[in-house]
Amino acid sequence: MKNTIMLKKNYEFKNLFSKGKFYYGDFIYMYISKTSKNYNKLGIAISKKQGKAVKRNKIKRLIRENYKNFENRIEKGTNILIVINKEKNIEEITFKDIENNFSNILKKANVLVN
RNA sequence: AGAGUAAAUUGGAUAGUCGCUUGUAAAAUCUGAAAAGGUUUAUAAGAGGAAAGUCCGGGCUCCAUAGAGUAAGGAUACUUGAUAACGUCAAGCGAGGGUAACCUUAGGGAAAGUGCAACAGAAAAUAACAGCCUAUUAUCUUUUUGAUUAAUAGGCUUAAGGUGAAAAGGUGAGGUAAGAGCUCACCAGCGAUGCAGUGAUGUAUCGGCUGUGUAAACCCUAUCUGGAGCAACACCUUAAAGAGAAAGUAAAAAAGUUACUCGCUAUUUACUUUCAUAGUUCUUUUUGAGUGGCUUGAAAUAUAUAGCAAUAUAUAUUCUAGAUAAAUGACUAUCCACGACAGAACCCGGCUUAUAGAUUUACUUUAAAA
RNA sequence: GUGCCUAUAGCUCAGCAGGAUAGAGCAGUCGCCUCCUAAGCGACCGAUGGGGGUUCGAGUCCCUCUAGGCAUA
Repeated sequence: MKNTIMLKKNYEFKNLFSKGKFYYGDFIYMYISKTSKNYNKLGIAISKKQGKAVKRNKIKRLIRENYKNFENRIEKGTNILIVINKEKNIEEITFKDIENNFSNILKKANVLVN
């Protein structure tokens, strides 16, 4: 298992927001785009208004943990940007909610490999 | 047992599987000339009492200054002490609150000066208006005494003016033509002297008899104060863009200056424009990438000594996060009080704000019993 | 992360060396005008971000919290 590669630069985020395809679940929104590169990238965005630092950190951890489980099954060269639904209360989100959302969205997007 | 006050400690635990960050080690392996780096394995460590707010103080770095000071601006303000420093802390003083344990307190100066005090009220501070008393004159009544009103002269000022947050020390008694600290008693305030205390201050005696409030209004006095901040700053690399200089190649013509104008000749210098404004070297600026800064420190723990305490000194032991879209999570099982507020970002000392509960120590008060 | 600024009716703004019962425009409600609506005229409604302090008195002065916004590689 390699480490997860994160999206870092501001322009990468902007590219995904403008050019990526948009999918939505109950708790998570996703922007997905494909590149010709050998590896996948992950980005997470939570606004400051949704909670203080502890809560936001916890959501990031949950998402990263989920991503690890799915990473092998995702096609190479996809960039994923995850945004949290602003209307939901952060404290109510659990690990399993995110897991369900993840699998549903990835199936819709046809990114999974058998 | 109830109610309460102060101080301190703690801030879920255990086991298993998978996973994250950093350090160390070297068995293996890959890249490389090497240095070094990557992968894997083993092992050690891995968020807080507030990490938060950014309200103060310092270290550190750069800029400015030969060095020091003054002014302006800003901050602080009872006393003594602690500290690297502070607007912090400790012990006290004064004032206020509480039955009490105890708590709160930006608390210098208003007789250095200026300003302000709306509305109401005669007046918001030398005073005036209004008023009280005495004498004389005039008028009325009357035998006179006397009474009333008006004018003039003199005495008086909180007694009457009931408005205001505040009315010129307060309450009571005496005193007077009328009044007034004019006098007396008690209370409050001011000053001087003695005593106690390092001091703030307390207390006793005496004195004169007070001169409103506001300085978190300007101001005065005393003390402190250069500015910016780790996205500071340093190093390195080369990718992009810009500027300048030098040397060299090539070409062209014009203008200006040497008092002024015109013409000619010669010399020198500088500037501008154009042509292919192309390439080379050097310097420099901005942007981008990377590394350092980065954790051994006014450090922590224990003991002893000094001190009421804050704190200081000595000895011994320990090394205890260092990330960079940012490391502590997920699942399973057991237990209980069923887990509050909340996530390091250069580092320390405080303050302020948020916080489920649990534990310990000292003390006050109420009720009952002995 | 660091350094700063702002907060007044539903919206946009006034207001200050402390004296207020806090004002203006648009919006809203009611009435008049009109056959009806708009426009016009008249009246009404409605606010100092929260909590302390100084002061006789605070929108204004001081402290603290909250919520917005700006600059900076």
